[in-house]
Amino acid sequence: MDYAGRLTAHLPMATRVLMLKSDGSVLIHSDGGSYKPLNWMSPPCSVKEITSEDQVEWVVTGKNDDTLRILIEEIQHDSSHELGIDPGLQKDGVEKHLQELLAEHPATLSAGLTLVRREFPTAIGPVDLMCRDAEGRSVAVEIKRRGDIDGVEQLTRYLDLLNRDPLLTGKGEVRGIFAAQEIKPQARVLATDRGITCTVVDYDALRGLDDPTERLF
Amino acid sequence: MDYAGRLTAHLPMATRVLMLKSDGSVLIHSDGGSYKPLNWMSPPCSVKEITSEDQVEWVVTGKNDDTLRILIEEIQHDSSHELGIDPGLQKDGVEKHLQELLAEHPATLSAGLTLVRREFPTAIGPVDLMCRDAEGRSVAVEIKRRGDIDGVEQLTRYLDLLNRDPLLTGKGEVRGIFAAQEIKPQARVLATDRGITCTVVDYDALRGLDDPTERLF
DNA sequence: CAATTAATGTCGCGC
DNA sequence: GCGCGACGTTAATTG
Repeated sequence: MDYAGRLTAHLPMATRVLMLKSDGSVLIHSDGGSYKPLNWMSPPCSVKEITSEDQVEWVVTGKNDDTLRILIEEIQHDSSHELGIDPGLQKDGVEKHLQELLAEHPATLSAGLTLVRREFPTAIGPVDLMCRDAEGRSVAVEIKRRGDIDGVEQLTRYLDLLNRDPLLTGKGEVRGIFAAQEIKPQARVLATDRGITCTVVDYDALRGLDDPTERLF
Repeated sequence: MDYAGRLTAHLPMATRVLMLKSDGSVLIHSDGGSYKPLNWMSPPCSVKEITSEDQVEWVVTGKNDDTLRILIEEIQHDSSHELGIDPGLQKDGVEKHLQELLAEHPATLSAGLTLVRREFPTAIGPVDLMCRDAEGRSVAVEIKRRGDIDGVEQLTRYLDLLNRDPLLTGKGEVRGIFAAQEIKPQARVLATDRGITCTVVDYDALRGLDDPTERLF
């Protein structure tokens, strides 16, 4: 196989699995690795088959002059199937859902915390949750599935900006809470250094706070 | 199919392609989309088959209690093949290669520029290229395939550090060059604001500077 | 349509 | 083995 597009790549002749989808896209899998093929062509693209004496060649052309040439010396097995339209995947549990759950139960982050609004708008982007604590101080919450340094930097930028707003700082400086299902040690150190509270969120426990009869799974 | 791990996901019953690799990993593909399966389990993992009256169930267990349950109502086709060890993919044209080419031809970045060394070590990581200009000033080059804000931040951190080293600043402040095949507008604004020069690199032209007889493709 | 951001990212290198 | 950054990232969301 030879690929030319964003990069140039070559695969020596070997036994592999070729998958050809109905949109013309092609996947070349080896027996291992992960779900990522060794090489591929994404749709939209078209496949042209060139048959010569003792071999078959596929020339796959994608957008932007991407080309994939596959030489087939031997076919161990060939099978074709009609799959029909796929109903699609239902996902649950990413950052958005975590945000919804925490918006419903802000007190799990810190006792006495109440929600002011979700996606609180600022000039440099929305703050995930804007809350108020028992003393009336504003609290900005940044939610991540995985808490690493980038998230702390992001929250810090928000806090810098928010603390210039007299409407928010009336009862004292705006506090920050960094909430994630997992917080990396480096992120925790940086956050602590900046006076930001780190909270590890237990997703299953949060879901348990909702009415179980409303859950699909 | 039901998946429970980092997130929870469900796939309704439909006709799909299941691929089972020798390391136990499982891929569930629909007839379209891209190379990414609808769902999967990455190695290391193990598959257990449970056969009942009128259906087959696969229970795939991965690391961290990830589980994938697949109910199979009907098998339209089943085929197994030994692929053997794969020779692997040969790549060409990513950042590493771009760095090699620019290291050979630093003057294409800025007239009179000469290379001091590649991967110049600092306490916070290596600078892609450390150069010197015609006036003897040090020039730090950060190379990206796609230039966005992160890259400018990275180069800024390097420059802050390098400018504290008297050995480098003897002939004046260390300059920065941000080189990429494509530079995002935001990145260009930020770089300019910080006195960093932006250079769009023409990969094909750079390759042309090398002896064509040395090229494999 | 371009730009921004999350991802069950995956992959590879260096410490 | 962990941490960090690139990736033909891909994919979803938003302006």
